[in-house]
Amino acid sequence: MRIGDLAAATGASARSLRYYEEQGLLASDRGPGGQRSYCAADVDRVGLIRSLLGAGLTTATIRDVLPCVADESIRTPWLAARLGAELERVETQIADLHRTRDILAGLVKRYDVDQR
Amino acid sequence: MRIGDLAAATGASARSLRYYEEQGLLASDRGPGGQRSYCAADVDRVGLIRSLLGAGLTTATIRDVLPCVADESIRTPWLAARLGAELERVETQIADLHRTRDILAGLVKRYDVDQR
DNA sequence: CTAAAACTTGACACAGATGTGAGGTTCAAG
DNA sequence: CTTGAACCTCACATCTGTGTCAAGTTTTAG
Repeated sequence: MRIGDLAAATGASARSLRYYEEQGLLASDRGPGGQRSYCAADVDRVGLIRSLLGAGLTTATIRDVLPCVADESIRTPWLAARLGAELERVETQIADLHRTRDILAGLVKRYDVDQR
Repeated sequence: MRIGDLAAATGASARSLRYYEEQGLLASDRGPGGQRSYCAADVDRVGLIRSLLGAGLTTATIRDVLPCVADESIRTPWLAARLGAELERVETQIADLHRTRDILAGLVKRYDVDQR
């Protein structure tokens, strides 16, 4: 699987995939000509990376957190704390978003009512 | 209420408050010496601005959406569509975050179990 | 073998909210 | 009146993921 295939399979641009590699989030084998080669599992990995990025984790954080998916032995107390902290951050963010959603929904609803 | 007071009351930096004003999100009276003066209601307004920013709305969008809180007559079909679009975006974001949260929570939980 | 498509590295650009510093003015307290 | 804190404007810096362009190499199809 070459970079273009992985890009097509995941929705990430080739540029982003190279960036993930540069940041240590994604590994690739190199063919004889130096071109990147990926395995099928990397599709899921990229999906996970994008999920976490979308949740506001930074590449540095993801780099710290991702290995424990692949290699269970890497999990240390430090990593557990890190995961916990990120989880808490995401939950706070969800709560904030719910509040914002209610604000927006209230506005939309009020508008609809006025239209009748 | 001067800018420092509003900053303290809202958690936003004075820099941010000036930026909000520059972007047309926040108004201020100016004293004789040119210094900004805010009313109590601005505390809530800044809170709302920060909520919306936190939800990923851009200042330009907030500028379009905010007036309908203050002035109900400004609500137009265009604005309704805008609000609806943002609402949808936020709901999608919430769904994505839930997925991510579950991923993180799963990792944390697995770690906890292993520790016992 | 050849041309086109896909890939490589490297560098620069952007967006958006905020930080930061300079240099100057105003306010509040002694 | 003086001094220090708070404020003013203006401008440049920062961070992070991604877009994009350039110049060159590899792969693939005909």
